Amino acid sequence: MTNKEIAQRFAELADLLEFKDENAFKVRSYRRVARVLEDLSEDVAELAEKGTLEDLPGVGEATAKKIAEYLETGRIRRLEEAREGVPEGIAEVLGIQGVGPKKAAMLFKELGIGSVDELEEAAREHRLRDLPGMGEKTEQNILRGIRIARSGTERMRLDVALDAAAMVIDHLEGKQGLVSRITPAGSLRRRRETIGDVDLLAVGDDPAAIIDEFTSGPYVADVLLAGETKASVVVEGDPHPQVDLRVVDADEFGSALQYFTGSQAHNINLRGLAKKRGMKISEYGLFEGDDRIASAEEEDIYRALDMALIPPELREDQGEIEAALDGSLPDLVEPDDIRGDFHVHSDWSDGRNTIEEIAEAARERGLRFVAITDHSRSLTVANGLTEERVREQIEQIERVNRSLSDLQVLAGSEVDIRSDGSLDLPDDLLAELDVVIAAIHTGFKQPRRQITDRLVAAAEHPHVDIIAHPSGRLIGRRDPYDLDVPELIRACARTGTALEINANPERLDLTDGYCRMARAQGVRLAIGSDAHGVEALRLIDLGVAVARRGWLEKDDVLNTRPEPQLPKRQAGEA
DNA sequence: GCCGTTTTCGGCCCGACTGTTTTCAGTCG
Repeated sequence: MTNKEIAQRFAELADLLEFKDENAFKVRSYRRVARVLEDLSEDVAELAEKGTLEDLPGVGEATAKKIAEYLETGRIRRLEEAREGVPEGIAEVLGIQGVGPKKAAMLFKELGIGSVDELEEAAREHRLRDLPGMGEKTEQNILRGIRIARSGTERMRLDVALDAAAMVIDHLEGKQGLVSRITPAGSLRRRRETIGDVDLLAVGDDPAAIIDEFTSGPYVADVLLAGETKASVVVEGDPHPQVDLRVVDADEFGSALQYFTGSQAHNINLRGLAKKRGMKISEYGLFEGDDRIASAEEEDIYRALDMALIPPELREDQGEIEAALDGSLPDLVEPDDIRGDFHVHSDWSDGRNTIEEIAEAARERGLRFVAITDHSRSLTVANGLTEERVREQIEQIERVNRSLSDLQVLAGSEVDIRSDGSLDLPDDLLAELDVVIAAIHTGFKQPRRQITDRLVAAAEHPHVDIIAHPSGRLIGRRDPYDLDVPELIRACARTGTALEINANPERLDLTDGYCRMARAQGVRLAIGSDAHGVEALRLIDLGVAVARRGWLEKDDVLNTRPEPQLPKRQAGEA
């Protein structure tokens, strides 16, 4: 958790200095450090110990010193100085749409406003409109910003965003000749684990007609704005996804897509690179002087900068531009590479389908193997299997396999790791199974040392092939366990245990950053749909998206083999 | 505060929109 703690300190420092109108580039520099630390998949304390902090992008001598200071003393003096004379609620105020550092500073100086409550009161009493540069509209906008902030504009899950996008795209593509191209952009295209709003980009001869059709579709719950080339609607659903559509000219599609895909940090880096070469990038193209030298296709932009097209999932300013420049971008795993699913529940525990139905659905999806991994006995709420029932299930799976030629059903278990670190089924039975995935379902609140030991013990167990949903988080509902993930990754590297990428959109666990860390240590990843019904088998693509965001190649992902080649079992057989 | 195949000093992405202005500052993505 230290990485995040320090990231928060630097983000706060950036806010404070911005509020105090210090050098904007210094502010940006702190903000970059915060983001780098936030996304960092290595333990910052370890880097400090090794003396390699300054190897991190955006971290120089001054920042490294501040990080070391925090690690030693739990404080950063510069931050404490910056807090002086600033009201505590200022971060909240800065979070209101339409209020930036300049306005916040003036509001505090002129009216003593240091919290959102005070801001709201002042706006209601029309005390803002008399300030320089502010008027009635500004007052209304600020009140609206406060309403939006209070309504908790929660981000939506990836699957919800994908469904909303598909619905709109289907509708517009269904109208003959209306759109010649339409595609998701933004964080959805980058496949972030949660999405703020869905961005779509379209090309067509009649932009007004596209906007018109878009804003009058059957899915529309509310139209937020509708201009000539841009519109925003709220779509039916829970939560209500917001969908933004922009229509651009065909010859600017590539540069527009590049721009609207982001991330902002990626674009800043890329534009800086172009600038150094005497070029300029905007959403209208890549320019050299007044000459537009690339714009129609995204690939043209990257090629003109001497690099390969960077896959959207990598565009987070995590070294992808540097990798593209020296030709070392990973050859990312793709959905079509997937040959098997390591994590499926049947009606023997809490799943909805029979083993036969799962086998049939997996075959239809073109898989070569599917693992039935029902819960074990102590998970009674999920009708966990006793030893006896596991043995019966193994026999049943053998019978099913005899009737199949092009698909292998694996007898498995999602065995519970008990609170003392022991497993919920006896070793001799685990040895009989084709695949054992181990997971924690109780004792989430245990202290860091205990929960880490539990998972490390499972990784060290000779019959455990995969650790399932390693962090235990449920997006938007439950924080991850207080687990030392790097230590678990080291244990997996040592023992040849794979880590799961659980593709359930509420989990997406292991997370992308840790996938990258696991890969660096030679740990293999196993994607599991965790399907409790055959319709959920398709969600494995979300696991592939996480893998791609984690820079994983085909070889890093066990699902890409036509046979389930589990490292531990391979070592045992050799 | 960071950073360097034009720089160890002098830069640091780019454009649109809004609301307030009468030429532009602030905010946003």
